[in-house]
Amino acid sequence: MSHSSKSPTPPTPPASAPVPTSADVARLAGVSRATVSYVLNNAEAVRISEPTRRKVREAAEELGYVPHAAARSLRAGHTRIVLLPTSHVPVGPLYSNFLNELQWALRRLDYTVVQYGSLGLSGDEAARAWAELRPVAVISLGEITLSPHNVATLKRAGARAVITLGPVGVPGAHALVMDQTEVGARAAAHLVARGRRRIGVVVPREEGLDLFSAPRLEGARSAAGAEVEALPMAYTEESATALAARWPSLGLDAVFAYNDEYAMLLMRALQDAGLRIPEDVAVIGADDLLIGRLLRPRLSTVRIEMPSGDRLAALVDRAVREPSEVTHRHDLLTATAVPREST
Amino acid sequence: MSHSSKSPTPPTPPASAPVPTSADVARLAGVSRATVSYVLNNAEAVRISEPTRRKVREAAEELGYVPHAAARSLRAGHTRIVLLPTSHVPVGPLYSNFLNELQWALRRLDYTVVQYGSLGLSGDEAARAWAELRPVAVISLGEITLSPHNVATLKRAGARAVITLGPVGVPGAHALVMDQTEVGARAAAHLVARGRRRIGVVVPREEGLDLFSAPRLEGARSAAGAEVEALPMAYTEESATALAARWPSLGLDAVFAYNDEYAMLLMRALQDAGLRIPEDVAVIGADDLLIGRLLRPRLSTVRIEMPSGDRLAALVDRAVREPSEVTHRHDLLTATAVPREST
DNA sequence: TTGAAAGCGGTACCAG
DNA sequence: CTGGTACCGCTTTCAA
Repeated sequence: MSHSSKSPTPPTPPASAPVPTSADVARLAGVSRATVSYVLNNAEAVRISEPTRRKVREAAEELGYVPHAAARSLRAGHTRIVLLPTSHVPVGPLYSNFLNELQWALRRLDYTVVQYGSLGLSGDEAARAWAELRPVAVISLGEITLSPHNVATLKRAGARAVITLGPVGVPGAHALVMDQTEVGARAAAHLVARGRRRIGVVVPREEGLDLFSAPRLEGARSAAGAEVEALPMAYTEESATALAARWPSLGLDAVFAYNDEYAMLLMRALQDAGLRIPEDVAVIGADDLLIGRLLRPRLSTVRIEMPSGDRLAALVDRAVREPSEVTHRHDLLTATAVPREST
Repeated sequence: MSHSSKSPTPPTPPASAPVPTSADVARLAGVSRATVSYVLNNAEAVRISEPTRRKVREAAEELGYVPHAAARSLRAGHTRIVLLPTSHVPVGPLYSNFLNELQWALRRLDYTVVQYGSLGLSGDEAARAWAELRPVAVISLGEITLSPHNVATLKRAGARAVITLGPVGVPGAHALVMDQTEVGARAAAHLVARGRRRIGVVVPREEGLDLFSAPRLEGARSAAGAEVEALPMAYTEESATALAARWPSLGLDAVFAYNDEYAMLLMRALQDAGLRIPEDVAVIGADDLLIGRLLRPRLSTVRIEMPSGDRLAALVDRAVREPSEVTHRHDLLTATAVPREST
């Protein structure tokens, strides 16, 4: 390879075969690039003879031609990318179902859903990184807190809709309010209805859950008729055991445990510490996971109705087509207490 | 707006402001586009005066300029996209942790991780869709089964590495063997060592889990010294109850329940049906989830050591840089039985 | 030290 | 019905 004197293929002689382009297809089919484009995109505005179509199709097939998305969208001046920043928190089956529905629905509307791992990026870094892809819409799930400036960056980069799911609206963005406050409020109200007056609220120590846990705590606080105490706890046996050990000193008669998984963990620790559920302590979780029904006593919980993915997808689509016509705040979350045996 | 006679800006008069380009930055800074590129990319090969750099930086800042990734990679002839097709199955915290580690590690190596939702796409459709993005590497987690032809499509589109995680290698791809067989084998071996001879293996009815569950079943079958029977079961209380109801007729003295969650579900149903664990039935799960330790009796399990995300990321990087130098099969998974009270 | 210009792969005008 | 061609935004020689 070192001294091939006059190779006719200067680029990448030893390396992999070059990626076939539409020009290659055109050459092989004996037509122009324009014709290739027309045929492969089923252009309505122009009539191509059937034999030509076949030739082009066959040439494309033979070469294994796949169009270059970047080139296409560069030319088009816009993409159909919907950017979905991924959170690093395994946030439960409820949420991931919702995400999957959403993806599915968006694909049906012919959007390309790109989940962009935004782990450990600041809002500024994230917004820039996302903007480079020129997404037509961004659906930020709350992992990253977007400043108004960040929203502006995205809009300037061509995003027709910036949608934030979460407790708080960001100026300039469409806010899909999924008010986690409601969850805490329902839980506390239920406990109060059961005659409890001093309620502990488990707040996960794990990072990234704040955006869920803080509003849930707030919501509980807002419920009239009870004192509320925040109880930081990690999702480990040790942490739960430690919390259970100092339980008597806390003087609480009920606990809202962030979600069913934390509830299960704490309930077990409380039971092992000799407390009776619900006589000594009423326990309620959230998210209505299957495990809650398997516990003894069966776990009371707060069921959350997530918005359907289709609905959100439709909203995104509308926002993209007519940015002005879609209102800026939507309330999409309903929460209801599900009493079982643990309260 | 309706009759401005000779507006100097014909394109998109009423619509959103045009996305600022490097040409806009150049104009504002009073330099050429080339200079802008040099400055913003910190080009080493060329020396730009400090005043010019400042002017360019300020202009970019003022306009909120963000480079266009598509244009950049079109010019460059390659991307730094690592495509990570997402599964629609919430496959557990173990797996999602691994994914997050991987993303993080890849970002550190300056790759752009794009999770591409491939829900309900066939192998062919998926391969084409992915190829359009011209990813430099594809890490297929097994949701989609890639044919050799699909791998070829991706390679032809410029993918320097196609990596499959999963039980089976695909010709042409780098196979990262995460042999789930081992999991089943360990579970069965443990049960046999406990003196059990007729083992049921729960096989989830849920779609998309086959690629995990089938090898786990196979592995159990391969363990000498016991009969194995497959037990289809959905992740619902009804399904578990139904299975528990016909348990006596099955004549089994042990069960390997796919993973800890299915184990918990089934164990509860068996207990409710009056069977004693482990006296009547030994139960073992897999994945060593926290919930297993919270159950009574405590759940025996098979702990799986996932490969570290950094390790896989490094491997991807190496494969990208020197496609030939990386061997095609890697074994990355180790499984060990963790005996607790349920066996 | 900076600028002019070519070209990456596709699309869509306009001419033939 | 089909071909020529300009252009999307950016990088990178090559000259000035």
